[in-house]
Amino acid sequence: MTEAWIDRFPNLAALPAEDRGLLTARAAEVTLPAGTTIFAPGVAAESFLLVLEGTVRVQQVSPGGREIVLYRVTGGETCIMTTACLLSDEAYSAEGVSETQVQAVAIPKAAFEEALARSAGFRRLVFADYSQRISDLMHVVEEVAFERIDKRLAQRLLDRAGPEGALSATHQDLAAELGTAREVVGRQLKELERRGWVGLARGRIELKEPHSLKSLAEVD
Amino acid sequence: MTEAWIDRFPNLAALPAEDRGLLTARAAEVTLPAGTTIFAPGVAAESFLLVLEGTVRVQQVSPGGREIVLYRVTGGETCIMTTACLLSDEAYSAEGVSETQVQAVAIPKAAFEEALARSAGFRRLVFADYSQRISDLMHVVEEVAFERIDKRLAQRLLDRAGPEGALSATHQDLAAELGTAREVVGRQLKELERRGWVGLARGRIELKEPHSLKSLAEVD
DNA sequence: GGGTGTCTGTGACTTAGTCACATTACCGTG
DNA sequence: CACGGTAATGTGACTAAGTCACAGACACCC
Repeated sequence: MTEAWIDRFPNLAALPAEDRGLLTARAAEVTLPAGTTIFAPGVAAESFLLVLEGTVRVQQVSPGGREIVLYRVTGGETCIMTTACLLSDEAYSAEGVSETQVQAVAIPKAAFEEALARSAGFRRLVFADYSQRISDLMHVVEEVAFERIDKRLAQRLLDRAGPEGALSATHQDLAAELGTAREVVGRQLKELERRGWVGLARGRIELKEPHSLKSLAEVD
Repeated sequence: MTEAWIDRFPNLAALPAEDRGLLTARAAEVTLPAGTTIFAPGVAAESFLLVLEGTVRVQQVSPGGREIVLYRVTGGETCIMTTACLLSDEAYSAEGVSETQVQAVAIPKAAFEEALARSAGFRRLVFADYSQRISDLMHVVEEVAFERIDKRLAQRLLDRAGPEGALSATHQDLAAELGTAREVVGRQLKELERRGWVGLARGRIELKEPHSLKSLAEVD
């Protein structure tokens, strides 16, 4: 087992060699293909998971089949859903899916608890992640409860567009991001197209006037 | 300082005497009157807070003046918002208000971190609380994004009614619970009254047919 | 009993979500 | 390259929820 991964986490790289050894000795590097369901209701996690490369989408699915994205875990972050399962017996209703190929490090429960006991840096890492996720969730609540759908859509388009100013996503994909219905996204996009702010093609959206979208996303 | 409070937390009461001493020696018992703002955006917390008696309402306030209740902290629980402020530098947009008189124990940051390092039981307590709150927040997201307002209102009426089957709350109060507008609550209540399920008076709601409300709250 | 603030009621309107389809683009296979 | 099949998108009619601008109604305190 190489120790290279530990250097990506400033909080961990700075640990005493002994603590670093504890983590690296018992961690297993894993690679997951895109589209893997990493956790889901009813499936208990047995390892602490730390993402190195790629992104994991964490979403909630309603009985009626609608979905909403809660947050994404990217390189350098830990997956607190699995952590939470490890540390208490909360049964979550969210699921995690890899959006890209994901490289991660899995630390078995016993090693995780030991590291938590011995290393202040490791505790900081874990707590910082919990805090980040709580912040993310509160942001979702705020958006869903108080913001208009056109504003939220504009924001997502900007967030998810690549450097060339376009994104590949179906209306259904975007509806699942926002927790709304496909038809609603379709109509909103059509309105944006009518204004000339976006170009629409099957499965692809081109942002033609990013500023206009940005100012829509930022209205009070 | 009496040590009586520590016995309310099974995870803590079972600790070695040394660790118990660490907590009790440096903790301060505080009493807050109802209606106190315990934390708010821009006000950094400087102590870890553990509620003994009473309830703290944690809510989010929108720029437009609308509110939504995220969760409540009751006896035996810790306030993770202050914890999170202590452990990382996340600036939250939520605020906490005591709904009743609240008795709590405040543990200074240094003692908190020491306890976290030394006591597995204390870590369990803190993590269990984080997990509980994440679960609460996900539940709020689910409700706001996917559930009908009549169902959510019925559920709140049942949750907040006293043993005599009534509650004191204005339409505005209930709207702030649910993150909706007063008029919406008013119209929904009117419809429930028309069906004979509730009785309405100024600032007070009597539940006349709790089963009917319950079945409304439980529809799929 | 009059005044004042809070609480509640109401109608007209906009926005969002639902439902039931119709249409269109893409992709492989024959 | 025509043919189907599937996934993606379009559409209209409807219901639900939220907004706005008020108008009353009640409670309480001089």
